[in-house]
Amino acid sequence: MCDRGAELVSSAELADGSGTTAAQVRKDLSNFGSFGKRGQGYAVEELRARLESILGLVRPRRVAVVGAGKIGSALLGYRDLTSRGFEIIVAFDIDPDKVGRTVFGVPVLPMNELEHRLAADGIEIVILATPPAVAQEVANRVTSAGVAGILSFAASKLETDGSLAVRWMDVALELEGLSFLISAATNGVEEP
Amino acid sequence: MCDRGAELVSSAELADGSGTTAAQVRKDLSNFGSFGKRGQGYAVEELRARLESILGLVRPRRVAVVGAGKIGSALLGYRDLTSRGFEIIVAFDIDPDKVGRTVFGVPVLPMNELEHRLAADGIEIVILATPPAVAQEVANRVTSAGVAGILSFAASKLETDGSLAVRWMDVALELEGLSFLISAATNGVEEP
DNA sequence: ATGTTCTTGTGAACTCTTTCACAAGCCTCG
DNA sequence: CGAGGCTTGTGAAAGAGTTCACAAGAACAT
Ligand SMILES: NC(=O)c1ccc[n+]([C@@H]2O[C@H](COP(=O)([O-])OP(=O)(O)OC[C@H]3O[C@@H](n4cnc5c(N)ncnc54)[C@H](O)[C@@H]3O)[C@@H](O)[C@H]2O)c1
Ligand SMILES: NC(=O)c1ccc[n+]([C@@H]2O[C@H](COP(=O)([O-])OP(=O)(O)OC[C@H]3O[C@@H](n4cnc5c(N)ncnc54)[C@H](O)[C@@H]3O)[C@@H](O)[C@H]2O)c1
Repeated sequence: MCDRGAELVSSAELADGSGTTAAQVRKDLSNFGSFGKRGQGYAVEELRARLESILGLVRPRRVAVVGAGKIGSALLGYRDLTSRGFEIIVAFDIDPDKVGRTVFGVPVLPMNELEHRLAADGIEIVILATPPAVAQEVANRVTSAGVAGILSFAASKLETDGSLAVRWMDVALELEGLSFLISAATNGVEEP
Repeated sequence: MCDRGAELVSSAELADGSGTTAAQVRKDLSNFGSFGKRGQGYAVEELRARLESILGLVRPRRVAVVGAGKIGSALLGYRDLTSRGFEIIVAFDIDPDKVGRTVFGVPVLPMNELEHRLAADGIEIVILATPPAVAQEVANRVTSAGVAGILSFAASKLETDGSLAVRWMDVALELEGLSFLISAATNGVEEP
């Protein structure tokens, strides 16, 4: 909307564009203050700035990827992250064939430099893209290196202290969700 | 648990392993019938079978990937999907350099064969991994081909009729969530 | 048999989220 | 300047989802 030069946007328009309702948009935003203009809507540029600050993206977040395999490499080439406020600074891998290369402009470093470089580069978020079997071990090292958040692609439970935020992305789980919806829409539940 | 040969599992154990509470597990399962054994727990093998049938995964679901780029190719090599009940049968791309090849054992076909092959191969779910700009167009074609669900990696709104289920996976959105949690844990919201 | 120990299944209570509905405020136009 | 048209912000109502707490049953030892 900023790019299109729109000045104002109503809660109804925002709701439309994001699959929710106008009341929901207003209620949600009101949790962070009241910065709309009655009779007008929200000033687009101000709203953008507010959301940026609510999300903690006033400065770009510094991100590292651990595991430069299939999914890890794909992420290293995911250009859109920059425009959403994230910079992938560095990647790590244990495979000697991968270490030392540069993938989509991002250097792949060996695991023995992990803690040192996470700290030196001021990494705030680690994207975990190793096999599930080693995810816990990597998470431990990342935690002790003082990183603030982990986004894990490994579908394994991670035991962490409360000192960092953890989220998962699980493709199979989403497919299961789709499968459930599809079943519900057609057969209903099929007896086992 | 089946592999480990466990016979029975309690709601408390299930809760433990999945980050929820025992009461929640029981309430959720009770929505689909009552198949636990009082005093004992749930029979592991029966529970597996029930969940499989609830999720509609008694038979593997047939999946196609559209867009064999960075993320699309990674998915074609995602072996764990098979064990979770999904078979990636085929991929499609518009780039002549990609069409005709086989990526991780999956053939990449040209877009002009899309509708025909989706139908011929009995594809139920399409994973959308094209640039966002063409996602809507592809979604339209996929819809009219009678596919039942779409999992989109493109962070663009898709307009679809109610005939299919749609889900999104948005890496940047998850990172934004992490960033918010991190901010909340440290500064609080920073003024814009 | 009976008592003990366990764990499910589930109403009822509680908490959290969403929707409703309208006063308050801003802008434009006559 | 006041009326009319919009849209926000927000209490209150309605609706969902979660947790509590306990009766009902199952196994097993005595
Ligand atoms: N491929 C996909 O599309 C996909 C999709 C979703 C999730 N996942 C998950 O993401 C993870 C990675 O999957 P992938 O398909 O990219 O696998 P992959 O084998 O291609 O990549 C894994 C990478 O991790 C590296 N690695 C192994 N042990 C390591 C260690 N101890 N420390 C650091 N690096 C180590 C390997 O050298 C390899 O480069 C898995 O947990 C997988 O389940 C994959
Ligand atoms: N790279 C990542 O890690 C990543 C992560 C999450 C989401 N995404 C999203 O996934 C999508 C793909 O990203 P990518 O990084 O793989 O890009 P990419 O450019 O590597 O791949 C896109 C592929 O789509 C093909 N394509 C283009 N137009 C097409 C059309 N009309 N029909 C069929 N195929 C077409 C291209 O030939 C290319 O192979 C984008 O929407 C991106 O935002 C990417």
